[in-house]
Amino acid sequence: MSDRSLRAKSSHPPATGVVTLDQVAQAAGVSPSTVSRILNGTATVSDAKKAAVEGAIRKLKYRPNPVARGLAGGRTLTIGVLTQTISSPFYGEALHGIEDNLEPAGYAPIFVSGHWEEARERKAIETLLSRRVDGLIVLAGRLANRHLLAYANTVPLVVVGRRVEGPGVLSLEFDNRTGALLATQHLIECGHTRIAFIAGDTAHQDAIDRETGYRDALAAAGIEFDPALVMPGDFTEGGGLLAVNRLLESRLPFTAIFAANDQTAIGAALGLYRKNVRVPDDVSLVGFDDLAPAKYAIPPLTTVRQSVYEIGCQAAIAMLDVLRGAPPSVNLPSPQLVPRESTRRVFR
Amino acid sequence: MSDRSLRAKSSHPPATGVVTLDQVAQAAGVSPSTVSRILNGTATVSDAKKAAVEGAIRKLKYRPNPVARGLAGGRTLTIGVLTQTISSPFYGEALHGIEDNLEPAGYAPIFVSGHWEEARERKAIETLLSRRVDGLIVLAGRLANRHLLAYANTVPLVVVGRRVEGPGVLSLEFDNRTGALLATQHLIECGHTRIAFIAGDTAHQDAIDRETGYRDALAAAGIEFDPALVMPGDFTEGGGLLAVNRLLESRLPFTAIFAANDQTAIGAALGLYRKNVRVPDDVSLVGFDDLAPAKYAIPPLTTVRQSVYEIGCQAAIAMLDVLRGAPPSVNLPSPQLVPRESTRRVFR
DNA sequence: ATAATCTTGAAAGCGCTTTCAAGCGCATCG
DNA sequence: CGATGCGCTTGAAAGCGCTTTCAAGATTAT
Repeated sequence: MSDRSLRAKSSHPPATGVVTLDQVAQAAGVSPSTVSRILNGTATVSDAKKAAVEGAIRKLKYRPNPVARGLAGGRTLTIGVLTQTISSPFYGEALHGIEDNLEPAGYAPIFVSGHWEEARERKAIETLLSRRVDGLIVLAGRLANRHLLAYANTVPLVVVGRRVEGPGVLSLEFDNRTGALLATQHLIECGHTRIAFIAGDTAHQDAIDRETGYRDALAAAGIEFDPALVMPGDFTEGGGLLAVNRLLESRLPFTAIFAANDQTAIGAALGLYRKNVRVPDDVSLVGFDDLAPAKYAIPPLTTVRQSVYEIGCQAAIAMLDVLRGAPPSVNLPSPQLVPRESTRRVFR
Repeated sequence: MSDRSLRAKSSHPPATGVVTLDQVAQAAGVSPSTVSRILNGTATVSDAKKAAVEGAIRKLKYRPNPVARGLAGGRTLTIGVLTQTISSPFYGEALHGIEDNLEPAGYAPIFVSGHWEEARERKAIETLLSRRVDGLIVLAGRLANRHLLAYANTVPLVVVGRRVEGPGVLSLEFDNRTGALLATQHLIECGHTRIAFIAGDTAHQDAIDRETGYRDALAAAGIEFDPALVMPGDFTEGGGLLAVNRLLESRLPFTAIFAANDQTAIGAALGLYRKNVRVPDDVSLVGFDDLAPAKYAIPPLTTVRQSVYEIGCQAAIAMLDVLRGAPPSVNLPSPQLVPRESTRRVFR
């Protein structure tokens, strides 16, 4: 780190891009304004100058400085993304989708985590806003809708995984009910009638919707809903493990389990394994989300896929549309059953 | 999105912070320079003015605009992080650690993915640099050292998971050899002598070091190294699955497998399960990394833990040290064996 | 009283966008 | 046919919010 100091000196060559818009203008024999106009397509410029400028840009390898742009124009080419737990596989996929779509458009995402705490989410958004992000993508969270709406007044907002309605907000929801319906139907088609459900954290609408799908499927098949077969869970493996233990201890008969998400299902699988209950021989098991580990679970987990990656893509695309002033086109994939080896037809 | 347009108008109230440094200065009855000095601790200021300014800041809820700071001072309070696959659980943890430590210091990370392609890594770093990040954290990758060193000339650089030596670079390495040694020793202590190894992608130094640890442990125990027991892999579940199939087909006797990482081990576990080979009854299995899924694998996977989260923390802390001009203190946790249920003593 | 040291404000940018108005070519009109 | 006007391209200049010289005034030391 020794020679770092000498960098601060020598006012001219900026640390990085070195080349500035002014230099491009000079090289092309036009005014800075013209270069800016070409860069932004803000006004028509004669073909001759346009060519000259573009040539100069290429020759000098000029790259506009987003920081300066941000200050001057108010646009930073930065999208703030509020995620809850950056390391969770679930959010990871969404972030991946967001990044993949923002990057080619010249936007960079900046991520902050809210950790499912309203206060931290608020603070995180403030940080993002103070950095003058051009748009905000919020992945779920606990922040009250009215706050979200207030932010939407300041900056385009795309909310993922929650329903928020209002001017300036676009929300992309997962179709949790349908997904859960699919999962439960699959079990029913396999001949199961005693189907347990391990719920998610009921503080999340997702959890509630998934339970609704489960109940709707039962109802549609004329299977009586047994509240004793519904175990609380919290969307984690530990929760799944616990729930399955309780289920087993209850001695209630059941031949299948639908878990509110893959993590829960994986925890449940471990619980069953510990008690020597075989999947799928003794009990069929279905998860939800189709996260990476599901595919290599033992046995590979039947689950419902609603590509989180894809949703991330859609969120980014919608954001770009909005920023471009175009009507956002949202095209959510519908949930699909992914049959694997954790479910099978009943024989009894 | 209808009423978005009206925002662009009304030049005065900036979209966000609203309050500017000038306003604070005015409210406190001092010059902007003074406020700036207090904010940055750039010079001594009389207590009276300091108090006045701090009061004004609180009253007005002033939050400095990082964009403007970036332009004027060259500091953006932003750290660029080059990761390879943002959605991978491995990197996810590191990012989490980075974020957790940067945030309280007022820095925000901005992430880009290199996808293990030199060209994309280069482009990603250029993007980061053009955004005038104050520092760069690079997580592994394929970018040649000399390029990395060149970047280190421009901006403080912390490299994680690779050895890069030179001025302005700090590299944090995993102790892969020791970790692998631990894993293999554990197997040997359990009485195994026919221990297969499923390698990682040998384009990564990590993979090579882990194999070295494996061989060193065998040698130390006086067990002859059998190259036929080493199967190529690629750090993915699919690779582990394939490798185990080949191993089984080879009909070579073995009673344990050490996989180059958890993902490989989990793939291997599935392969064994498919062939009705029981873990740990027939074959003991050890992974490496102790990623979240290892704990809930069936059976829970014995593995080597070298907290990636912790490494992320260390990288961020080191970066902050460097930025602060302090000598970076790196304090890497040493790898530890995490015994779980996928290994057991041999009985034969 | 004079020099040396501090505190403080004025002013000049950082690199870019965006009015504002000038300059130009052309069509229209008396 | 020359004057009037319109629309278009273009450059000058004023910031965006902040940092940082520079130098002047206020203090303290000698």
